[in-house]
Amino acid sequence: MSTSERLIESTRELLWERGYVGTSPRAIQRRAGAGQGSMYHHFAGKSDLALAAITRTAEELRAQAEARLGGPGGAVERIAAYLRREREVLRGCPVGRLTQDPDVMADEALRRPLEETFGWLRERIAAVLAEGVESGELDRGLDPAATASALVAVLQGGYVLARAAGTEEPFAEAVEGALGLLAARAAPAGRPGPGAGRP
Amino acid sequence: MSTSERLIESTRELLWERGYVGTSPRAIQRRAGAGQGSMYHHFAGKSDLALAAITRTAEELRAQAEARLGGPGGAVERIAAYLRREREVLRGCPVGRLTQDPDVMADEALRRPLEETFGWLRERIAAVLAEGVESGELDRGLDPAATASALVAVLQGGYVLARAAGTEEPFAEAVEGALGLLAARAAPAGRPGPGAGRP
DNA sequence: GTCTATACCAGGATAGAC
DNA sequence: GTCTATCCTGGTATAGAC
Repeated sequence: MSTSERLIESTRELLWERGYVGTSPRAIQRRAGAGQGSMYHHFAGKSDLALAAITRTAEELRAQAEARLGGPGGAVERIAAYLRREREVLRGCPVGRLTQDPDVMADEALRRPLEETFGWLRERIAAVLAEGVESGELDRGLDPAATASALVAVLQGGYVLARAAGTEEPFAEAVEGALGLLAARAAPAGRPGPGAGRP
Repeated sequence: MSTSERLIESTRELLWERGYVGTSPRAIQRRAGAGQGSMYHHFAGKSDLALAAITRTAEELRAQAEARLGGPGGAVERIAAYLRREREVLRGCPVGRLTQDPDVMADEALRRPLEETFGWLRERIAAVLAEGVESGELDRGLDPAATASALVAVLQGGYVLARAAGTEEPFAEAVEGALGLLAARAAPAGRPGPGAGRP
């Protein structure tokens, strides 16, 4: 792996573990096994490096979400697959956690990837829900956009509760609670399948 | 206000704005209008002061929650009142945000108030929901504990989404999405009121 | 109780040699 | 490309005078 690569990967790890304010150029260099001059040769400084790291992490999150949400199965099934997907819960969300960082929020360039990631995710889940309503799998009264935001929030908040508790349990419980509420909005079985809505 | 008081209040503000790693004793002193020696006279150091600040903030959160959850009205009504209560959304949750702080998580004494706060809150909401089920206001199939965790997670995650977006809108949307799902679990109207369950 | 002095190390970055 | 030297500021704390 190139030095530049190692610097980016080290930064990704440190941002996840300690956030932006908690991560120093020194620590990045040590972890990457790179010298001072090396880092400043490849990157303009801490924030430049952070931008590269955050962008990559955001892309990864998006790809992982799309793998489940764009997979096979009904709407509820795909959403459940995404919510229940294996996660390192106690480490928190590598994208969401940056939201708490004052220096990230203050830098337009660093905040933008966060905005785009969650904007995309909320819309993507809303689309899956809308599809479920359309096909008759879900109740017509369900609001796709609002429900999608609630589901994404459950994940992000689940991390918070888990870290506060020191165990993964609250995360799993919150996810199951949300899926329980969602399942109750499934339209009565044996009813209109795709394209079979009543006239 | 005494110097000690001002130090605690300044620390509360800074922890909320910048987190623990982002808050220096210097900054606290400046904001409190206190000198170096003054701070170390009243408190053993940064973490000692933070403990006082966090404890107070946690107590406040709890009192504010209890004011709504222990108020008048049905279960869903009280929960809606709590979720919709006026908040400074873009500032985030002063307790939840500390969950992202590596130095807080690493210090047992600092993490405990977070654990207790969210543990209490989840239980308190679960109790309200259980009451709703008991009285027939809510569907018997609803899991109070899981649903409560989901609702608390929606709040915590709502802050994350709002900060990422740079507007309060996603928070409000997530809350309404969650309340929409919950409302659909209300047992059919005109049915058993308190103590009037079927035999 | 509060102030100033002092200490020491880390943060973040630049300069110039190799 | 990478290394070392250097810079200046701030973080966190102690010591001792007032």
